[in-house]
Amino acid sequence: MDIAAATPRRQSADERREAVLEAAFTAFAAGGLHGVSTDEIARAAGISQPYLFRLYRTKQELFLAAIERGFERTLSTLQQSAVGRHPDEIFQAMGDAYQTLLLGDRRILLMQMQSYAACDDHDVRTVVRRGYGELYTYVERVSGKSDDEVRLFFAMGMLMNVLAAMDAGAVDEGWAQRCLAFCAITGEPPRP
Amino acid sequence: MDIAAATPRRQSADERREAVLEAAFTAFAAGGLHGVSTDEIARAAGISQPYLFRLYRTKQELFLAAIERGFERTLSTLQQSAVGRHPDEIFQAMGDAYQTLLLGDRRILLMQMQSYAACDDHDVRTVVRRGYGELYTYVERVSGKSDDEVRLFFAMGMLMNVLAAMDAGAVDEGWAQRCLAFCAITGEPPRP
DNA sequence: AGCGTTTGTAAGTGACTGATAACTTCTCTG
DNA sequence: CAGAGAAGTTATCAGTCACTTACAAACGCT
Repeated sequence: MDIAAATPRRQSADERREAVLEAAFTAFAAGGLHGVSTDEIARAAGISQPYLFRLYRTKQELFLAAIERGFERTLSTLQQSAVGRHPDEIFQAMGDAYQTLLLGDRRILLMQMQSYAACDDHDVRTVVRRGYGELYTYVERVSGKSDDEVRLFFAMGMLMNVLAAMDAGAVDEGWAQRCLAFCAITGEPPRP
Repeated sequence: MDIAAATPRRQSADERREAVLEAAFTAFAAGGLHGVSTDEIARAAGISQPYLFRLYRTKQELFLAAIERGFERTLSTLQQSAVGRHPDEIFQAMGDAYQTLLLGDRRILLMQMQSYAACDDHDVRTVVRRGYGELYTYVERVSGKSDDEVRLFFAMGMLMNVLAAMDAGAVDEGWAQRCLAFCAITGEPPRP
């Protein structure tokens, strides 16, 4: 293996696609579909703007891929937190894992918000429904909890999203502290 | 009173401002700050696009006003549902009222989603924090419920927002029906 | 009637946008 | 090594955007 091979001048289209998707995920999470230009995304991914359009046919297509990426990350986090757990612990473990995820990567919840906000678009709505449905049925199946409890789990998740979006942990008022008291979202992730 | 006075050729700036804000509320709810042009908003409000910029200095300023309008509408709905109620009923009444509001005017929840999604911007975050704080402290005060119960109230509200955004009522799958079972969001508003 | 204030618009500007066409350069294989 | 196919770019375009300038028309008041 020579030096040139260690830093190849050219990457495969799949590698570039992944780089573009990752850059798009960051950008779209902050600005939404219309708040970011394809030029910014391409630059962040280290390619020219026109080449982005060979990897993704349209900006919308890339946005949809970013939404799916967000759901995948969330689902995969829940799955990892559940492996090897006793059924009674799974629910708590998934909750903690989701909280840790939100604290570790703000893009996750911001991308979720962008997804929901863009639900006026038909294609977005389709992807969001599928992604949310997968999350929901997974939690139902693996937790074995009642309908009420699963619903509560997701309700708390949505509340955490909103509070994290407005960075409620940085709000020095009583209501914010009381609302956040149920989790350690103000500071460190939970210790098991 | 003559005919001309019934349809005056000119309106006061305040009347126009209100018309613009209402049009902006509809437009921003669907498309977000960057998903709608000032020209579309001005047209919908029945004025020329340049005149919009005399009524609101920037597009962002108009967007912030629309966010506040959303919180005002929600707060006022909760307030109206609480008047004359026995303390024990208030919580239920507010929940029903919020649900009815969501079903009656999709813009409310879409605008909320746009607000949260735009929280990457400092000014937006400031307005959102204040608006949410007012809602939260109002519910705390008037309901007299425990921290846990108030938190649960808002968590359920956020879940309803998300489900309404993706129009989960139209999803013909088990998970959606189970998640929606707790409320009549699939159909008519609740009957007391 | 006269005049200052307010309401309103037509025209325009420079910057930016998503997307395309045409072209070059690298790399792998027979 | 030839050349086909993949990776990647430069140049460009037609349209859109937020926002400004300059001007016109209606109104209210004395």
